[in-house]
Amino acid sequence: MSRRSGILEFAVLGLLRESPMHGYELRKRLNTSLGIFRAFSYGTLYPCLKTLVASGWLIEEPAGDPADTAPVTGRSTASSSSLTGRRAKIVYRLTAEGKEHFEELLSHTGPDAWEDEHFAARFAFFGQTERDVRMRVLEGRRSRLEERLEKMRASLARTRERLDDYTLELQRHGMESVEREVRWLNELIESERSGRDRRRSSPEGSAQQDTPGETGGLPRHRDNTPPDPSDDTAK
Amino acid sequence: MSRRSGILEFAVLGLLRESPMHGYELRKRLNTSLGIFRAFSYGTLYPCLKTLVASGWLIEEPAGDPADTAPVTGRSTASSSSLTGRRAKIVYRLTAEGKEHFEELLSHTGPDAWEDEHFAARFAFFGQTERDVRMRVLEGRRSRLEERLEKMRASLARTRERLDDYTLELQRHGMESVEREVRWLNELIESERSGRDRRRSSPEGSAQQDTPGETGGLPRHRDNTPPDPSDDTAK
DNA sequence: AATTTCATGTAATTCGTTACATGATTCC
DNA sequence: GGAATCATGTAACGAATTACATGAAATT
Repeated sequence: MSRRSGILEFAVLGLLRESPMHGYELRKRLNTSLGIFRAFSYGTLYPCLKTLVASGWLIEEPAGDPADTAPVTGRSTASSSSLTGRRAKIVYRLTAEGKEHFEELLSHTGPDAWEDEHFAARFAFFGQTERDVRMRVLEGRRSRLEERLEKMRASLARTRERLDDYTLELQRHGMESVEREVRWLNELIESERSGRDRRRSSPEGSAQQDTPGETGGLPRHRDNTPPDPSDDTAK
Repeated sequence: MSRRSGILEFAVLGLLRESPMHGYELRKRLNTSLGIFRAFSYGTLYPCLKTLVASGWLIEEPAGDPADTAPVTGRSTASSSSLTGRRAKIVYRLTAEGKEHFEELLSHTGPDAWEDEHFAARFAFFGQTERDVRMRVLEGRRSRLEERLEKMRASLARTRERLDDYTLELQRHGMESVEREVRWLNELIESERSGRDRRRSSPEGSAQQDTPGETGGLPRHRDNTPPDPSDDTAK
């Protein structure tokens, strides 16, 4: 019964904290906006939503009314009054308990939080995370990666002679990737240390752009934006 | 029943092709030597081995100390001298059919072969792969990644304004990782195209061509698979 | 003698997908 | 009016893990 996915649950709560949504949209956000998350299927998402409702963290609201979303062009559907109403587009909204629970998840840094996908999920909601927690997560992740590097180096030293060039190259590239992420984390940690606190954005996201003063905030990287209004998600 | 993991099966076959092993050691090789593979647990590995045996691709041989061929039920005397009784350490050996099957898997480039873990597994056995297949895999992987990049760019362009700095940074780092892998693939492809494989950080210059007749650029492929043991004790 | 490491397995559980159903709305 | 997309769900299956159980060999 309990489809407690951990990361899915966390991500859903986090997204709904920003604004209520229905399942279909939620899934798109999971796939595209958060970029990192692998595509969860409906078979995963909907049951998960149900358990979250059962836990009291979400409530379902019927929302057939297109008042909230853009009523694009004329030619409207005939009758607005719906006795046999439109099929309920269920919008999920975070309850107070849900909010509290999410808050708790945010501040809880278990040893799971350093793993690949877990870490990405945590990071994606850093905007709503306290600074000291952010620090713990970043440093935890870093030492997790350093452990991994240690093992890779040891293994490489042990087996170097017996492996063919391709296997060696694969390991080399893998190690370089990890090293690269460590450097990235170093930058982030440094940036957290020297920068001033980054706000916990309210659910109504006030996208206040930080001053490019360079004494705080995230490290600035080059920005490549091709104007490309392409169609969206994978299938 | 059919614990057909795909990548686990492939990796097991590939490792056993190099030399027979028992499960415990196999698992270690899976985790450390191949570096990339995530750690499969015994609960996954042993059942998998059984299905491979049932398929006729592997045979189990009792092994232990050289002289001893005692069956599993043996476990007698265990007395003084060098006559033994190790608990049946089951060594798995590739059958001729298994070899054939692995060969087939190697040359079969389905659209699965471009995915992350699948690709890593394929690459790990490039030493035993024909050059044109290597090319297909590398190029397939590259275009897979380029697709992914396209989507990320598009998604980023669409949502840039609404995302906070951390989410943006996460996406940026993710994209850079993908771009980096594309560059890596470009190098590899170039290297394949121009014949000999020469990459940095490989202490062995090691240009030795031991594949007769074809595909000039094969890195050293050591084939220490013993000749077919003509035994019909296979299950 | 006791502990660790090697070695093999099984049962229950977790996490997630595919394929299947259904229906409403919008685009052409 | 037909296709595509939006929208919600369920049942069956798949892949892999964890926890459990066992036992032999090497190390201390």
